[in-house]
Amino acid sequence: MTSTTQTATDTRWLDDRQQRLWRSFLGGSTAFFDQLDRDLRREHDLSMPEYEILVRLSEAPEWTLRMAEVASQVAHSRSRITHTVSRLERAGLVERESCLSDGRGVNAKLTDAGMDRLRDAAHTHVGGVRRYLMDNLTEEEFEIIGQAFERVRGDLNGQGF
Amino acid sequence: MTSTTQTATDTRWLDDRQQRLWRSFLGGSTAFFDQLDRDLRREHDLSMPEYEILVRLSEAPEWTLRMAEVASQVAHSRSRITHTVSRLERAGLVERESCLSDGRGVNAKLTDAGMDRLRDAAHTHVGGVRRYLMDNLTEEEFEIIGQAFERVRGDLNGQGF
DNA sequence: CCGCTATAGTTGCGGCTTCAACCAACTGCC
DNA sequence: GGCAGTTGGTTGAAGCCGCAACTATAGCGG
Repeated sequence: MTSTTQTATDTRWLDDRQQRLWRSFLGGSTAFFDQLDRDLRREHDLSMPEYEILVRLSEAPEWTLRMAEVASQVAHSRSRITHTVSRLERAGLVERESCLSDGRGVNAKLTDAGMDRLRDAAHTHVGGVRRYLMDNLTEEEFEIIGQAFERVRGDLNGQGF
Repeated sequence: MTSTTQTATDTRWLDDRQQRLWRSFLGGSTAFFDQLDRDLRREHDLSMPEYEILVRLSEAPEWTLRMAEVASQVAHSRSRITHTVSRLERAGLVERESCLSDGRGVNAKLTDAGMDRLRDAAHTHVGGVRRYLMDNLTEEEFEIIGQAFERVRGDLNGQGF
């Protein structure tokens, strides 16, 4: 036990192998997410964050969700959701309505136009996720990656926040 | 063979399990990268992209790299590198000098102040990568993730365009 | 019922990124 | 040697995001 003691300020640096792996993940995921976003913008005039919000709304009863609920589902700040929903509203894809049960609350509701746009964009998006990501992974790898980041997210939401 | 035929415009949707895994990865990596960025800004007044550039320069001979080389190493657009290096230059962490062997070229060079800042920030950054990511993963998982995204990146740089 | 604190959401500003347009220098080819 | 196309890099505008400050409502204890 004695030799493994570390003070809080010591840093466990990465060895060469870990460096390579970390940078591969960083570079690969960066390139991947950028590409998804570009495709969506070019073909459907939607950003990834905008698309994600439309997806969550489309799955909710009445196509409606509280702002805070949207925020927590897509893992974005409340402020960001406000900004993004405002843009979507300006584009006519989403509507805001005040929440009956809570005077502070605001509901975001998908419009028909929003649903139409989402249906189109989904082809591009899912196609990209498959081509760029899943088609380069085995089933097992994909499973491992999903499970791993589930833990990462749980950890950050738990003690992290 | 007959029943598996697909036209180019058909979309292979994700089943429920794939959806869950994909969203876990998306949400987890989003939360993770956001946290890394926040930590760096709060404690060292550096963004992740800025930090990444400092790292690459610090590893180059003469602490110097061509702009395009920086861009390709960190997987960012040239324009983005121009902007980010300009900010770093304004902060005195990097200097620009014109490239002797190619009249179009511009070298970015780390300054002593830049190296000092990088040394401080590295503790925060690596600590975050370990705590938020690696400590939640087994060795095998980390290896798999690194290798997988190496392929993803290669694929995007290759046939991508 | 009052006041205190916590929560929901918005706002404005400043910083970061993208895109398209642009200039300049290199390359190859006739 | 000069023109055509390519590559390296920058620029400015517009969009996107984070942060801190703010308003308003909810909930709770006295």
